[in-house]
Amino acid sequence: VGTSVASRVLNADPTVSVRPETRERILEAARSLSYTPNAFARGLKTARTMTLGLVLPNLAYAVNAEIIRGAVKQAEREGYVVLVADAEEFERAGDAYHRLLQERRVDGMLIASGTRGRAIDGLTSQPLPFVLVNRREANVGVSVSLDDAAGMRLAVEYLVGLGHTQIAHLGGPENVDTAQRRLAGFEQGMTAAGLGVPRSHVVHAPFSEQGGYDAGQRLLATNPRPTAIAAASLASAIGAIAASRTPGLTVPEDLSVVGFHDAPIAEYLNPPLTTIRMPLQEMAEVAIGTLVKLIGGASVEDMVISTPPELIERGSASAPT
Amino acid sequence: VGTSVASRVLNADPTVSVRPETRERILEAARSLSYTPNAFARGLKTARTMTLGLVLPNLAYAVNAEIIRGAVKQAEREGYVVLVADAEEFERAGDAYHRLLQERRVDGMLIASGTRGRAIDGLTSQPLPFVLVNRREANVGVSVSLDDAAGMRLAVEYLVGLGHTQIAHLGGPENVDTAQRRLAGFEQGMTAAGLGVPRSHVVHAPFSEQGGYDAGQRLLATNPRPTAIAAASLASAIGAIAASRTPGLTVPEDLSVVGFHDAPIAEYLNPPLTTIRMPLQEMAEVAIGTLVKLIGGASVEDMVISTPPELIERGSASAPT
DNA sequence: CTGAAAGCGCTTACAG
DNA sequence: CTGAAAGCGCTTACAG
Repeated sequence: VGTSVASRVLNADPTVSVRPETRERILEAARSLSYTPNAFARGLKTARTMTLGLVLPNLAYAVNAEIIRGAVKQAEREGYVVLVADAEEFERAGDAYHRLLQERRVDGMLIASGTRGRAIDGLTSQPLPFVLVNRREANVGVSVSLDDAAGMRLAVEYLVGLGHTQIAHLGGPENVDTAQRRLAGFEQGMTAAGLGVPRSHVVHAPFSEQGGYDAGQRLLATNPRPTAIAAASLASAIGAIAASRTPGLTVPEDLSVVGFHDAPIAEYLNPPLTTIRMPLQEMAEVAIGTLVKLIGGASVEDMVISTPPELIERGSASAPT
Repeated sequence: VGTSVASRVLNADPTVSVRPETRERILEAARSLSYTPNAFARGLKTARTMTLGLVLPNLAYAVNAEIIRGAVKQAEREGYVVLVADAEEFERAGDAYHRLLQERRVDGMLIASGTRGRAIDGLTSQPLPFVLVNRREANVGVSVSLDDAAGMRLAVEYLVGLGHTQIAHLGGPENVDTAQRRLAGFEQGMTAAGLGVPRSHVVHAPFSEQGGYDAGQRLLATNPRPTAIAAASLASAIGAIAASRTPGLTVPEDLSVVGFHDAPIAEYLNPPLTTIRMPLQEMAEVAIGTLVKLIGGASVEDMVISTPPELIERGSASAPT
């Protein structure tokens, strides 16, 4: 029972020709010893690690938890295992960065963090396949993202349909591309409705409760005060609602708020949060699929997940009174 | 410039003796070529992959996001990289399971999911070091966990201090060990205060908003109705508060609620949620440290993080009226 | 149809 | 002080 035939049989090499008898003996032996090939030895020989790297910004954002979940699931289906790195660490000293890229621990990378940092620089200067998830920018590799603009347009259309005309945008960080697209969607929606937007009704804030709270306060201090807010995240929508309580406003009677992205908690808030559900998990899965194709040598293109966003109507928006 | 001396110099082998001159030449060459050793080749030779596996249950729980965060951070400090697996997948077909364990992709495992499943079975039948995080059970390996009982006692003491006597426990799933310890802490606190607990005032529910909502409804239908609820999670506390709105109860006037674990969102809820902050990140870091020691051959013991839990007083609990 | 041999990129006794 | 050699566990032309 030569080791070479064994290897070929176990890997189902199509070019091998063995007697059914020999094959059976090999399979049986492998089974009884519960043989599993050593991944490192195999990786060394084949130069395929069957490992994917996933660089994530702050895991505290629910969005990222969804991405990691979808990525791990899909990677598994494709036969890959996933290594995670925290973007903060990754950017900083770059020790994990070295590990993943230079040490050849991965066949490719999925980047969910910003495109401006060292991660991308290192990547582009190297022949390692990578794809950006939930991130899109010209000339920095393949990206798989959501139709953020469509999602935000949906929010605006809904608010307009309710009768609002003073609609503000609680946007994300100015330099984050998803935030930019949501803002664009907001402007598209307002323009399509023939509505103007005073500059003071568009604010930028981190995707966090605190960020939403601070920005919400600014928005509510404007004159005229908006009767509705289309927020660029779930967390900032929650923060804005909290901000509205200080001046004694009630949601949705005095102020309608629509969030962006959905999570179980939205339904249990007071009031329950009306929000835009985006196909996040699908995005992560497609991103992994795209990365695997890229590794396989296929040429792939930027991709925007076309599954339409959905407005989940709950209690935080109503007709203006 | 022999490859062997080079290897020894670059790895700072203490037994090597080279002329400073040679050493300098090697270092310089490595630098200019930006040489990084291939992890797989090294792993194959040394039988150390410098990779740790992390098996997580549902990432949707914020608790797990904190664990993964702390784990990745600490692993990095110790020179390790981390591979994540979804517990659901892991338990089911066990394909990822094979990958991680049998293929020798990892030097050790951190298990944050239940101890009853296949994961543990496979682990104990194998010589691979592993430690359980936020999980504790007799005779299933080393575990690093929090003092859940102390945390829950703190919640009870606070409620008792406020003047409550009808305090209910919105517990976690009956078969989850963290939930069991929180329940024990609840009982200890009540006993210490000389308070009795009707059976109907202790309910079990999933650690989710929905679970808390359902269980909250049951609790509020009891007679006498509790004036306070000590919940075993943040999500279920939020669900319980939502449930209290249906019968028209107001928190905290009609019902005080204390959650377990803290997250930024708690502060922005209506009312802001009073909760017990537990040292989650520290737990994850210590768990990684423990695992690394175990891999190093040290004998380690179960560990309960002793950093005291903290009660974060916000607006969801007050004196009974 | 089957096996001996080379080699993936390292580390580490061992010999000069 | 330095280098040649073996070997980690695989896969894969190549020769019988």
